[in-house]
Amino acid sequence: MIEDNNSDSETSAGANGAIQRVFEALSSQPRRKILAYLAHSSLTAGEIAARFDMSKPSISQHLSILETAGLIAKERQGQFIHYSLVQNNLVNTLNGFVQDVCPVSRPIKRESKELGRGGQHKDRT
Amino acid sequence: MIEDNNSDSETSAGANGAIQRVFEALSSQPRRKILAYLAHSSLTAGEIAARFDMSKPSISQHLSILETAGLIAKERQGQFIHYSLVQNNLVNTLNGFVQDVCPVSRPIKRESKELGRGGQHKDRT
DNA sequence: CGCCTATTTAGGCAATAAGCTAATTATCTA
DNA sequence: TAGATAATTAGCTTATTGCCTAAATAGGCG
Repeated sequence: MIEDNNSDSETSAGANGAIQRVFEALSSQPRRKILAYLAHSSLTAGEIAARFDMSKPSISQHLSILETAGLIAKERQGQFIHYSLVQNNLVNTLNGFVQDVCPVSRPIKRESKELGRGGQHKDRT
Repeated sequence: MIEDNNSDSETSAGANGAIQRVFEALSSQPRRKILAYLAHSSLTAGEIAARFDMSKPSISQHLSILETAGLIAKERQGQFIHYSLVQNNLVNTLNGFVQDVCPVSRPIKRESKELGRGGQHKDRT
C-alpha cells in the first residue's frame, strides 16, 4: 500500500478514499455492467444475478463494492432487496476527475469538438 | 442462473478490452496522479519518478500501463523519454462510459451532443 | 411454528497486481 | 572506447481480488 503524501490532485483527504473507491469499483467489467443495468431500471439482487453467469454471492460482493463506493443504493422490500443507481456520485466523481486532468485551459467542451472531428480514438464509436 | 456472454454495454469486442484497460489504469492513485501531472505539462520519466516516493522501475511500470491504455504517449529525445497526456482517449472513454450508464443529463450532457456518437446504448430510462 | 425463497456472510483457493532490487539497453560525452 | 546517466526489463515477494461452495440471516406464508 502506498503512503501517498501528496494526496491526489483533489484536496480533502476524505475525498481521496471516496475517489479511490469509485475508480476501483469501476475497474471491473461485471461492476460496470451492473451499473449499466441499473441505469435502465432498479433491480433486485436476484434479477441482477440472473443476468450474469456468476454465483449470487459473487454478485452480492460486487453490489457491496458498488454500494460502498456510493454508486448504487439498496432498499429492502420484503424479502427482496432492490438496488438502484445513485447517479450523482458517479457523474460527479468522473466529471471531477476529468476536470482535474483537463484543466481550465482545455475545457471539456472543447474536447468534444475535437473529438467530433474524430481524432484518434479506439474502436469505441 | 442464466448465461450471459460477456458483452459489456457496448459490444464491440475490441472496445471492451480498451475500456477495461482504461478503467484499470485509472484505478490506481499513483497512475491518476501521473495523469494529473502530465495534464499540466509533459515530463520525462525521471521527472515523474522524482515526484513520487517510489522506485523508478515501479513508475516505469505505471507509465507502461497508462501508455497501453492509450492515456499517455512517449517520445524519446536523446537519453530522455518524454511522456505526455493523450487527452482524447481519456475523455472519450470516460465520457462514453458515462453516456452508457447515465441517461442524458448532468453537466456532461454537452459532450453527448457534440460527440453525437451513434448510440449503441441500451436504453434511457 | 416449520419451511421456502432471497440475499448475505464465511472461509478457501488461484490468479493478479504492486512494490522492490539487480541487471540490461540506449544515448550522450569525454 | 570507456564511463556516466536515463529508463526499462527481469525476477521475486507479498497483498489483494475474484470467484466458488457451504452456511447463516431475514422475511413471507402455509
